[in-house]
Amino acid sequence: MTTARQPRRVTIADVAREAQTSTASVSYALNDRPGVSPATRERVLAAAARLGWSPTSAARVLAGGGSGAIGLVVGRDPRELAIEPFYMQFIAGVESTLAEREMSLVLELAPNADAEVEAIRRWHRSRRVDGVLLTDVIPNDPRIAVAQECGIPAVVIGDPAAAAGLTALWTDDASAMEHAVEHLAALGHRRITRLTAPARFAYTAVRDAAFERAARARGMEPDIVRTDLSLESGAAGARAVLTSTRPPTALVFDNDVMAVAALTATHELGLSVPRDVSIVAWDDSLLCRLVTPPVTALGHDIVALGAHAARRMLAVIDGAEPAAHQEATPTLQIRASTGPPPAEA
Amino acid sequence: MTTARQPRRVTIADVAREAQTSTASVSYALNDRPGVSPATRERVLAAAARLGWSPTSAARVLAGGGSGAIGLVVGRDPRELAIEPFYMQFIAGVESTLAEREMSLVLELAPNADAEVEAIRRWHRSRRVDGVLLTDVIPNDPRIAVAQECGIPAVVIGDPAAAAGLTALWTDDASAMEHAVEHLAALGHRRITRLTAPARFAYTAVRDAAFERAARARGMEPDIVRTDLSLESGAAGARAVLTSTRPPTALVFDNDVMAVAALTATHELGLSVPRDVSIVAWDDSLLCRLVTPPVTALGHDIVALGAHAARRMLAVIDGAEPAAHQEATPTLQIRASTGPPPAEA
DNA sequence: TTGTAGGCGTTATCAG
DNA sequence: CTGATAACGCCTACAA
Repeated sequence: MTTARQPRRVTIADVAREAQTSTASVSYALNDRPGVSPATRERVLAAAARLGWSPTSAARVLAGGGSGAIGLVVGRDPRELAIEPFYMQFIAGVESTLAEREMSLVLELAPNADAEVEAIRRWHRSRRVDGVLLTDVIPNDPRIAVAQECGIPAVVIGDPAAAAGLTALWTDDASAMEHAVEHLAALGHRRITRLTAPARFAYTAVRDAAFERAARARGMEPDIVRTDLSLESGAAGARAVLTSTRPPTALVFDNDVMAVAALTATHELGLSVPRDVSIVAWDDSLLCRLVTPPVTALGHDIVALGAHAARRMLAVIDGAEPAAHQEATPTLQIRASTGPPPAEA
Repeated sequence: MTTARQPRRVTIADVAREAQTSTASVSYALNDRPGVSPATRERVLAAAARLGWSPTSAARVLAGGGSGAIGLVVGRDPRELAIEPFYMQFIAGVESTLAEREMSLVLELAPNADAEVEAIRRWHRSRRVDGVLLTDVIPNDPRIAVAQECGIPAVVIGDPAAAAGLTALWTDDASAMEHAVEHLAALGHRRITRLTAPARFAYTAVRDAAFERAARARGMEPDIVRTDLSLESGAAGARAVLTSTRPPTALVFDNDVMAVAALTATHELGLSVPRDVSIVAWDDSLLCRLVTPPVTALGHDIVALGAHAARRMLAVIDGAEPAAHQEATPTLQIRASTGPPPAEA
């Protein structure tokens, strides 16, 4: 095989020559800016099309323009990430917005908090991205401090309280939790256990508080068990509480993977869902609909969330003032995994 | 809130001044190249660290270096992508390799083939990426032609026959299919239906041929049904064949989502798995282990595949000769969804 | 071994 | 409105 012929790249100088004008006019014409006569603009556009010119993003960046990319650092273990439906959906949404503007998404996985911060800092210094999306926010998140410190446009997906004044997209998790508890209470449940994400995530505290409030308001004693969101910890948590001396009649999980894993664990204990125990998941995904019985879940449109986040990101890059924007509250998708509790023993 | 102070960026000129030397020496020292005395190198490194310098990738690109990024165009609908476990796993693997070299992954979703090709062309012209990863390859894939035409380093995930001489990573789908059929035949199945990916994907033909060969070799009449890999088409396909006059006793799917969807559809028909019908999935994922009964699947490590692909990509960028590399053959994870067929009616 | 200077492709400034 | 020309930050001959 012969070495691929590498045609010299087309530059605006070539276009200028072809259009019989200067590079400055070409630049103006190509970027739709005033200062060029319609005739020249026409010639330039035609020449550019004829030559198949497209901008070298690196040169643009160097000359002070934007990089045409936004960054997302994901602070999760690769293997864990692979089974987490959230990110793929979120990314898909982000991309759908970005595609409209021919922008790209730069992704980086960081094994730990230091690496996340370092990635942001590096991106900023290297001007690889015009802004960053911050997910899985924790209170006093170092990434937020870094983003502010270096002044890079940022959008936080999470509680505005943790966003320290940056633009934030949040969902009313408290109301959503209230709905879930209300649903179970209405079915007659009196003992509900919540199996949660790690305490370090900002949303965990929000949901905890809402869960406790909702439970107490109905005369129940709230019970909370921490997990790490993994398949295994969901199943283990479910087994532990269900084999205790006074097991709950309903379990509310902080994601879908754990809820579905618990479903299987429950079956293995010889219990039936929802006859012996009801199950509610957070993050409605395909998983919840595929299993038997399908799982009642607090669903919100994560693809839309990603799309909105990207849109806000573009606005911030364009100079929009920071603000908190509320997303739609997750709604309870009631399915067969929730039903009346067993008659009291 | 005050506008974030934007400290002027640190350049190699600053480092040079700080280290009392020239920018050339700084460049050499920073890039680990010969031509600098150990003492100078030391001073430069220290100065760079002190000043918090990091390279502006744009300048590097412009000066002829690489962009430090590789690209992945995904030609799937965003919503569809969100439920497809494959990509997230693959991306996770790619990232794990890239992270070692502080490289990033640029992702772009393309709604159609033209957009895919355009993205590659644009990436090349704008020098945004040093190479591209090509998945979901089809015969005579236009992306492959474009990659060759513009000479951008590329790695094809798929059949070398379709890679037209580019570096390719392939798995022996034919052997894998043989294993699956053998497993079912050994259990006593005589009527197996294969529910496949769209015919346009290159691997569909490979698996079709292997399936037909394996079935005929055992005196069975192969039956093939096309789907679009979606949840719905998997369920619909299963319903259709199972309610036919002479239903198969085993179904072999081209992905996990369909297999699991079929499981539910089967239950809804009042049939039991594996008593009435056995189910085998391709692409073993969490899904297969979470459902009841767990699904027998042809599993391969997609995270590892991604990691290998990235490694090959880096090699190609570094000038490695194109070659085809075989990945591990998917192995059959035998679970409860496969068992002996029902006694002949 | 070191430093100087020119180029990479764009944008922006400032004379004509 | 147009056309030189200077940044932008880095790399790399080439000269000292």
